[in-house]
Amino acid sequence: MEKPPRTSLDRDAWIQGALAVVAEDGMDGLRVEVLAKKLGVTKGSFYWHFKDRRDLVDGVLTTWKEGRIRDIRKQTSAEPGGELAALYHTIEVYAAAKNRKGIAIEAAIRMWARQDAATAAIVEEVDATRLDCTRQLFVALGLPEAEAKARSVLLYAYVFGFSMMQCGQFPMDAARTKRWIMERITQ
Amino acid sequence: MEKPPRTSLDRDAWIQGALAVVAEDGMDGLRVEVLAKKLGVTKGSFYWHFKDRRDLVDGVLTTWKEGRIRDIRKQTSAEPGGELAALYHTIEVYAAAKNRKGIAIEAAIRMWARQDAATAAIVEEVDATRLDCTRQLFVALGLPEAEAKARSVLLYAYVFGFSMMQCGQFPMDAARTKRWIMERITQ
DNA sequence: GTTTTTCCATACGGTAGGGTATTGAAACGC
DNA sequence: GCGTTTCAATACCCTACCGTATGGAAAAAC
Repeated sequence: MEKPPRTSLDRDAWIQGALAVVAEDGMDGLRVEVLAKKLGVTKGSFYWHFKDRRDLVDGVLTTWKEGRIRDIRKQTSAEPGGELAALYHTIEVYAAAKNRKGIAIEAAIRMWARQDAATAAIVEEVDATRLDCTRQLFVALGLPEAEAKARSVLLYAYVFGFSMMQCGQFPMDAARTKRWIMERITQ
Repeated sequence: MEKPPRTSLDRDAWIQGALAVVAEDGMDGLRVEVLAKKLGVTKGSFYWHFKDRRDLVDGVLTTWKEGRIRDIRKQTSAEPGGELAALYHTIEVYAAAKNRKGIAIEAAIRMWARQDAATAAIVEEVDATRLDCTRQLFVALGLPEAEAKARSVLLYAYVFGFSMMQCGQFPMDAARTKRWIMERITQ
């Protein structure tokens, strides 16, 4: 009777396009007609797959949440003995300058979360998951619970804050500075 | 002939109102007619004081930049021997949860800077000033230049990242965690 | 007291965009 | 082949704004 795969695939295409728009223009820049033009269709298509604009926003948020939780679990997975390497790996991946689109989406969603309670809840869930993943690594390294949590908070805040900073005018040896900071956080 | 104080005062009233709107709804939520209603006038007044909406945005950005630079210089000022206390003070002031409006404005302007080159330059200038202020404190504490810079980057990234995080779902002793992190950054 | 300046209100045109209703055209079922 | 389902195009209404043009009142200038 129904064909969920087909419908859901098209819906996902809209969401993927929406994520690209959000990365560039923020959640407020996500406009139905503009996105439709970008995808080469008209909004007649949009309102077939989505109830309204809010429905698209919700889809974007859910997709983002699931992807972020999957990703942090993958990046922080470590075999016994590889916990420190996993921490280094995580910091490098998340603070990487090449992850521009991902960072832009993060910032846009967090900005949007200030106005929208449902979004704030999603962001909280993602943050809690991330904090817990690195906490587990620190615990596996033998640190006491409180210190593991503190280091986890520092790690996450640093990665995040660094991605938001514009330190192009601040002269420094970026690679060396990053290494010093990573050691300060993990050891 | 001219009365700069009067005109300039009214212009500033618009800008102050605009800052409040930006804190709540972001730069995209800053609408001329909406702000006018909020201030109890019509846009006839607005277009007397401003050329167009962009003129208001520029005013907001300039006001913000000057205020932020003044503030970081004030917060990081220290008499000889008081450098460590000044660092602690700065972290506490900037990572304070009570500074909600200031943090919201920061986030909104940084978000906007992703789309606007002029804004990006302003943000860079503010960031560079902040990084340099804390760097000077670390240098005054006797740290070598490279480490002073690295600590400064870590401090700023942490303060910033922490303000963007939603760690309500992550159970921890917040006060103790903060203290641990402050020590980790400064000592 | 009249003129000029200052500041704001009102009215208007123009564009962008959300949402709906209707039509149309493939694909699919039988 | 023929109806049905699926998906998209078109046309339309409505609201929110931006920016301008013009008028008007109050204050300042003289």
